[in-house]
Amino acid sequence: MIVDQGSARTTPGTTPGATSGTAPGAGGATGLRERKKERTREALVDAALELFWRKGYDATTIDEIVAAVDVSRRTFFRYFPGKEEVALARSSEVERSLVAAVAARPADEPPVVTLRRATAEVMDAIARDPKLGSTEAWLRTRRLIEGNPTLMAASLRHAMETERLMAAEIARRQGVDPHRDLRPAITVSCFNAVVRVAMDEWTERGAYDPEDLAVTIDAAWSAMSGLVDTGWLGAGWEPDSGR
Amino acid sequence: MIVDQGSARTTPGTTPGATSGTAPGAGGATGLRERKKERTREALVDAALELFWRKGYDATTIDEIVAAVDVSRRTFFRYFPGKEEVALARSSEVERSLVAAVAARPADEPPVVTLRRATAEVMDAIARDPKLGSTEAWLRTRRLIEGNPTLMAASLRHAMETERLMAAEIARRQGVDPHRDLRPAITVSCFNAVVRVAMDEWTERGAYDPEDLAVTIDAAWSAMSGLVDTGWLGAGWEPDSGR
DNA sequence: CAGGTTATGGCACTGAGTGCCATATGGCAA
DNA sequence: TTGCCATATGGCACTCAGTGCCATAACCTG
Repeated sequence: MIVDQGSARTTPGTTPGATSGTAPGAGGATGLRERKKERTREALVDAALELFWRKGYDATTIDEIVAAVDVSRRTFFRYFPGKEEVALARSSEVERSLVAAVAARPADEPPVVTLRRATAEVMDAIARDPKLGSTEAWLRTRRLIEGNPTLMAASLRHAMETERLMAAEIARRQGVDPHRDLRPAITVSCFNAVVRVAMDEWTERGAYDPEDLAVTIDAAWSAMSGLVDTGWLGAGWEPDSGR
Repeated sequence: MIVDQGSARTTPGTTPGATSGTAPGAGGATGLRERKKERTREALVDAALELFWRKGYDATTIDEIVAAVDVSRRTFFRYFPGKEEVALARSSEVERSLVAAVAARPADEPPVVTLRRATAEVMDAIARDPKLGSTEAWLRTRRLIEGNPTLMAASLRHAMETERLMAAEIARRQGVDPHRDLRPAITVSCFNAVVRVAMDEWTERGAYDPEDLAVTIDAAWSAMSGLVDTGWLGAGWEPDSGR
């Protein structure tokens, strides 16, 4: 077992050892053993992403990934249930942050305000917190995911899972039974649908400016509200009235 | 090569030969060779679904599927790109119908009306047209998909693809550039998000009545509009005011 | 019935993912 | 420090999905 004990052999940038970011986050893990595991995990993700970006997802084998980190093939599968998960690791972390951000907002806040603020907070965190990776890394990962059907599918499933959690949280705050009242699920699903549309367009456009993304999302959301206001009818559909 | 030349060995119901349904649809395929291929394909789907329902998706191997139809393993992969696709074959057909239904609606109809009507039409077709399978088969397939992460992921990706097509169609009718104007994508995504929420609840509830599904979808959509009307704020969130 | 086209079958191979057991390593108590 | 237990790792061997390649069978055309 080598796993790069602090030397600079894994990936340029993002030294695995420096887990001491700003937010205490969820990790904590003060055990000695725990930290080692955390480092291995990070090294695997770094190596995998590096290879995916360079050679493409399909062309990269797990053997190559574990070779880069000097870990056995078997060990890889003890850290990740599959090849997809290592590619989506960063994404998953963002999603966890999102759920946490929603839960952390004041409980008396209206649902949609909560969703918008939480989303903005997390996007901000991505741009600042080096632990989540820069906005550039985020964009590259998005492209990687969107360019591969398998990853795209897995990503959508994760998003669905996240939506469930967020809906549950919204339901809890509103004092509503999520199985009998569909409003939390509807609100969250629609909100995320809009965010996804905005993000797709943003990714495609490639203007990787976090500020621009926030603007795009807000614009998309306004467009959506506007559409509903007109009863989703013909009115308001003149070619250049929106966006 | 056996593939059940018209005898009753594949699956009770849905006689493969009778392609003469109501709608001329897309198939047509009058060649002799073509019909044979169509039959093999259908036989594969039938056998696969039968096995999936009985033993579960993961526990079913492709070898078992091809053995049931008496076709070589290699041939299977000439009909379907993978194991997932055969499980989602019926679903895909429904999605194609949906896109077709949207395109077939009068062009001067407001977008959301088009979406609602098209959806209702297709759900109706599922309930009536034996070629698409009964509502019961549809429900069983939904359960199969939702019960398996891999299938769920693939299903969501397909849904996304369908959304793209529908958005493109809506944009075309509205005389709008879908790359510059996000409204078509937003409308379609939100609509489908609501439908998905309603359908999830319907599937979970297990009251497999197509009428009930239509009602659930309408209710969900109304709830959504209602939420927007209140500005998605606290008002209108009293526990029992909706659904 | 001859000729080309196309579908099929039969390998052999790669790569993902898993179960099992032996072994190494970190943590902990005496 | 030493010894012990828990756990992390490595190393098979195996199943199964998916693909490339080529020979052969089925079809269809003239």
